[in-house]
Amino acid sequence: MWDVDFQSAVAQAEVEDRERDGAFYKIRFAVEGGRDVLIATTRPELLPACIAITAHPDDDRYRDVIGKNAITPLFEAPVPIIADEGADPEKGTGILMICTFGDAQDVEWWRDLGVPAREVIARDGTILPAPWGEAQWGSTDPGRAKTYHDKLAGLTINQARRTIVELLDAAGVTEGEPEKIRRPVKFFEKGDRPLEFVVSRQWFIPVMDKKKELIDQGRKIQWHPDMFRKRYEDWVEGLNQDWCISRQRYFGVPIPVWYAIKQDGSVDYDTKLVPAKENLPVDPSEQAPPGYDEDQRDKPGGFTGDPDVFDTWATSALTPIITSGWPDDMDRHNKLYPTSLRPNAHDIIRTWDFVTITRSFLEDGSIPWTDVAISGWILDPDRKKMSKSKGNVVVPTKILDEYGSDAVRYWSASAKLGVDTAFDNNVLREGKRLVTKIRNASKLILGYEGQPGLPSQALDVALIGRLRKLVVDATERWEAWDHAGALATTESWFWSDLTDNYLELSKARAYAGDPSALGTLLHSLQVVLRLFAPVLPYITEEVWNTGRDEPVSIHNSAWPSVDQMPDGEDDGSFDVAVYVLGEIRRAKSEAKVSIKFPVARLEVRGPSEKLGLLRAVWEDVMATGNVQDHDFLDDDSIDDLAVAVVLGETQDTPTV
RNA sequence: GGGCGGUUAGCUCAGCGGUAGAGCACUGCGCUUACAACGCAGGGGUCGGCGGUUCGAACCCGUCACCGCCCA
Repeated sequence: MWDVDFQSAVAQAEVEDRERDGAFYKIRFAVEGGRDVLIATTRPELLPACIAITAHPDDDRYRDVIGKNAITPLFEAPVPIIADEGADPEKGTGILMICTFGDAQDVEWWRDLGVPAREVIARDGTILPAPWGEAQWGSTDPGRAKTYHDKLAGLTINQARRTIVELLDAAGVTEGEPEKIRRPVKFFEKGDRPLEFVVSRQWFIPVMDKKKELIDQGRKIQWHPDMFRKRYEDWVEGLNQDWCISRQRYFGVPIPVWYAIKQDGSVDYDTKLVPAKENLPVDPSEQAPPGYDEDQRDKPGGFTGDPDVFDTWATSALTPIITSGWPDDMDRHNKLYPTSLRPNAHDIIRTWDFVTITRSFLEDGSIPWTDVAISGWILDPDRKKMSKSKGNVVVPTKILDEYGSDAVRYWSASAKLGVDTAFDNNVLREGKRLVTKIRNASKLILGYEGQPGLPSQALDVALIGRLRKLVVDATERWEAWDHAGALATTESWFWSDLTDNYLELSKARAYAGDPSALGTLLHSLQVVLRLFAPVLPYITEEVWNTGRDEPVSIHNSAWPSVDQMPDGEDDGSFDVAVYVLGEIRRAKSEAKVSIKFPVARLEVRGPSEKLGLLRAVWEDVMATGNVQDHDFLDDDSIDDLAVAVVLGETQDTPTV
C-alpha cells in the first residue's frame, strides 16, 4: 500500500479505515456471445486496469455468463468472467470488476487468477500512460483504447474519475444515476489521502505463515487486563499481508543492501550484495559493497545502494532487546531480558506490541516482556478522543504548574487499567487536596512532643489492626495490577480512619505525650507514606525526611509488611468510638453549635459487649466530644448503642 | 456485518452474589491550637429496559436498546 502524499509504502498496522462518501457507478459491459452485464464500481477510473469480472457462484443472475469473456467499454479489452465467493450479491449489482489494483481483494484475485497486471496509477497518484495493444494490454481495438487512455494519462485520480465518467456517459454505457453510498476507505493513519495499491519493490518480513506461532508468543505474556490479549490475537489472526518494513523516507536506518548493475545499465535486483554481519551497520548510499569501489557506484558493471530505510516500527521493535545490552553485553542481556513490563494504551497493541513480539520471536524465539499493561485513553470531557488537531488535549506543563506533579500522578494512577476515562479537573484537584492533607497531618503528628512507645491503649491497638488490614489489602491490589484500587483503599484509610477520626480521638493523649498514642501515630504515618510513595513520590519523600539529619529516600525503603508491624487487632472498639463521636457531632450540628461545645451529659444504652468496647476507648471519646458527664446503661435487648446527647447551657442562644 | 468493552447519585468514577459507595457539585452549621485550598452534619440513586437462575442479583445467564473501541 502506498501513500501518495508521503511517497512511501506503509504497513497494514499503519492503515485505518475511515467512512467516506462514495458512489456506485453502473457500467455496461458487453459479453461475448450476446447479452451484456451491468457492473457496479466505486472506482471507474480503474476501468483500464480491469483484468477480470466476477460474480458470486450462487447468483442466478450471472450464472450463464461465468466462463465467458466480457469486453471493457472504451478500451475494448476482453476479460474473463469468473465465479468467486468474495463477490457480494447484495452490493451494487452483484457483479464487479477486478482491477490492478483497486484494493487488497483485487490484489488477492490478481494473484490467484494469474492474470496480467495493468498498472494505471503512478506513485505520484496520477494515471500512467499505457501501451494498448502490446503484451499485457490486449484490446480488440488498440487505437480506440489508446485514444481514450490518452485523455486520462497524467490526470490525478479524482480528475480521472470525473473524466472517465463523462467519457462513459458520452459512449452511452452508463446506466442511471450513481448510487450514493458510505463505505470504508483505507488511509495511512497519519495521512489524509486514500492509500493506493501500486507496484513497487519493497522489503517484507513474512508473518502470514507465522500467525500461530505469534499467537502462542502472545499467550506466554501476561496481559493486564487479560481481555487485551484477545485484541492482539484478533489482530494477528486478521493479518492479510506480510509486514512491509521498507520505507521511502529521508531518515531512518538504511537497509544494508546493494544491487549489482548489469552491463546494459539496468539494476540486477536478483543479485543482492549483502555486507558481512560484523560490518553492520552500513549505509549503502555512503559505503561500497564488498569487492567494489566507490567509483563503481551507479555505473554499468558496478553497484547501486538500496535507497530505502527501515520502517520506524521495524527499528523500534528492537527496544527491549537493545536496552538490555544486546548484542555487546550478552551477560547483561541474558540477565535482564525478557524485560518485565511494557505499558501502553490499547490503540498501539497492533503496532508496538505486535511488531515487538514479532521481532523478538524472529530474533531468537523469545518474548520481549513478561507483562503488558494496557491503559485506557483519557478522553476529553465529552468522552471524545483527544487529538492535537482538534485541540481538545491536556497540556501537561499547564496542569503540572497548576496542580503539582504528585497531583498529576494521582490523577493518572486513579484511572483503572484498561478503562477509558473522561478528563476531569476535579480528579486533579482531589490529588492536590490529598497532598495538602498529607502535609498537614504530618505536621501535626511530627509536631507532638514526647517519647513514642508501643501501642497499648485500646483505640491504638485497634487502629494498628486496621492499618495491618490496609497493608494486606493494598499489597494484594498492587500484586493484582490494580494500582487504582491500591491508591483508593490507601486514600480511604488515610482520610477516614487516620485524619477524620484517629487524629481527633488521639489528640488529648498525644498532646499529653502518651507513648502509646505517639507510637501509633508515628508508625501509621511511616506505613501510609510508603503505601502512597509510588503514586505521590514528592510529598512522601518530603515528609519522610522531615527531621532527619541525613536524608534517606523513601523510595529505597522496604514496602510495608505486617511482619514488621506492631501487633494490633481491630476488636470493634474503633467503630464504637467513631459511632458515638458521630452522634455527638450530629447533635451539635443539629443544635448549630460549635464542635467544641460541651456535652453536659451523655447517656449511652445498649448491649453490655458494646458498652465494654466503649469503656475501653471512653477517655478518648470523652475528651474529643468535650463530654462532662455520662451514663452507660446495659440493655441486651437491643443490638446497637443508643446515644442521647444533652448539651450544656449555651452562652448565646443559638439562632435556628 | 463480526468481535470486545461500557451503561451505578447532577458530573467523574469505584464496587462485580449477601442491607447501594467515593470525590466533586448542592443544603445547613462551624475560624475546633494539622488543615477554611478546611472540618462537621445533611439531601440526593427502583445500579439502561425486559426476562431467567438463586433463599438472596448492580453483580451470574439470556435478550433488547444506546454509547465507544477494534476489525471486515
